[in-house]
Amino acid sequence: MPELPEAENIGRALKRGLVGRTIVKVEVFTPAMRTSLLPLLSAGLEGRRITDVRRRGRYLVADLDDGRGLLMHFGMSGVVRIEDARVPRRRHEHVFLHLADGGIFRFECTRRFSLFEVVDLNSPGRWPVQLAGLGVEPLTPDFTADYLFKCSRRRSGCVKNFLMDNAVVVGIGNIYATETLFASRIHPARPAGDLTLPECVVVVSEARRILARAIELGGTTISDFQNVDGSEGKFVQELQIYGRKGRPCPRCGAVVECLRLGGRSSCYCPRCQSR
DNA sequence: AGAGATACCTGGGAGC
DNA sequence: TGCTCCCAGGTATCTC
Repeated sequence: MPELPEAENIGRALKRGLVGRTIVKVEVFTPAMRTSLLPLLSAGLEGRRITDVRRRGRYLVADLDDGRGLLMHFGMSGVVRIEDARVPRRRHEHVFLHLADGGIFRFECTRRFSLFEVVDLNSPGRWPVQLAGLGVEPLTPDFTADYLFKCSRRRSGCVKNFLMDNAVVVGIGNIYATETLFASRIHPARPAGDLTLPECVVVVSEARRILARAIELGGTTISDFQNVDGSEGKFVQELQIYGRKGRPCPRCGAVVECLRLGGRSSCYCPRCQSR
């Protein structure tokens, strides 16, 4: 389930594997995922060279040499691979971009929540309009305690959903929001507007530490996620609280509880995460 | 405006 | 064994 660390790892691998290569043929096997895939067929991608791969939140953009880009989002089960043409198509592979030297860039998504489309970028380095409205990147200096504190004022919704709000800060999904709040000793159901500035200092610092460590370990694999080389994310071994309902808290030994917030399960320690 | 609910989708697991 | 139901989850869209 790609959140920021997973998207970052995929992006780095695609940058190594795709930049400089030229698309020679496009195949689409499924009409639509989140949006229709059919425009890829008539977009004139043949002959276009990939000049860069960039990440913004959970999105990746592969820049093309004509001012357009391929916008990708992995939903919760998106996987990309660059493989030899002899490997047979897997059941949920929806798009093949054949490359000039014989490889194929393949886009797979079991649950079809992914996005893969051609977008206009106008000038190099710009982000497509589809990404306007995204909040700050959590690993840049823009993500400060002051910023988080200001954004959270007069917000009555719970702090966990607030951290997962992409208009505030991008790339933090259920796993990393859960882990960040455990590390910060903050109860996930607390109203965001109740956070103090010192608590925001802790949240920012823990979110950064956890995301950076997860990137280092190749992300978190729960069920579907794999990196471009097929490897699994090893941060799963360092998860402290996510998915540990009914087991002892690794910090104090109390039984981990789980509640539903915004329709998502949220594990927390009832003893060391204060309300 | 913000927040909650719902739909989208498939596979895996639980329960009967 | 086979059926039904629920759950996982990012995002868009709807409603209140």
